[in-house]
Amino acid sequence: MMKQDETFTASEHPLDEETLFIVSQTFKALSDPTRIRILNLLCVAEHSVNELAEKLDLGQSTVSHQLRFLKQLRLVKFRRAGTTLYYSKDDEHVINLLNQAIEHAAHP
Amino acid sequence: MMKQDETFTASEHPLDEETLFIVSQTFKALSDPTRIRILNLLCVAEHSVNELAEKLDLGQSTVSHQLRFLKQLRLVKFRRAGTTLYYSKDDEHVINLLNQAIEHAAHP
DNA sequence: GTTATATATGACTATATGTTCATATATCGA
DNA sequence: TCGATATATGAACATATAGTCATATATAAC
Repeated sequence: MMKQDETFTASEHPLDEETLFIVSQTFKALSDPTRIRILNLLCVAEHSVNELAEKLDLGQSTVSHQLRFLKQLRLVKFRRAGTTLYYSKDDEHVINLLNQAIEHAAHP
Repeated sequence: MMKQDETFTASEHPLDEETLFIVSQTFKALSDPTRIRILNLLCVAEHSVNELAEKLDLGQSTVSHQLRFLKQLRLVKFRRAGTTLYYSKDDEHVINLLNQAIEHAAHP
């Protein structure tokens, strides 16, 4: 099954505004050290806000703000258990981009 | 040939400062619409500064500043031909990350 | 040398961003 | 209802960032 224009690279077509926005937003999410560290932990297992704050030595408010950022982009989701919210990854593709970059940076 | 810890994901190890810095810088480079559009053109063929400025409807200074940014991260290189500088991509891996994100955003 | 063209650079400005502090909200148990 | 705990939120601040303008540099042709 081959779509007609599959032989073209994406770059031969000008990027439409919406694609450009989505792509830049995605990379922006991955451009901050704090968010990278959060996603890196959520990559392995779900964590509560406090667990993330403790493991990463960050303020509770800092973690919460960044989680809201990541949640808006649907990169993370959460489930509630009493007063505790357990966050986990919600976008395999973006996590994949992150891990590729980490692998490449760590083993150049 | 299998390294001893290849069964672990990168995330089970805390990210060292240097890796974190490199990864965040890499994604920061890809987080700006103007830089994305520049890289997207250089992905296909080399372009002079003015060619980029005209094709993307940007100021010459804007393009030059962003190219300096990308050059510092070794994402682009250039060759001189008289007074004209032809820029081209210089990091297949990062271009690859960009194209993956574009593909995913354009064909969700 | 002078002029023209291509690009780079520095200062400036407006905006975006990340963190902190204080406070609000929500859930649970007594 | 009243704490106690977990998380969210808004304001404020300091810093980072992208673009613009003016100007500097560099190469080439004459």
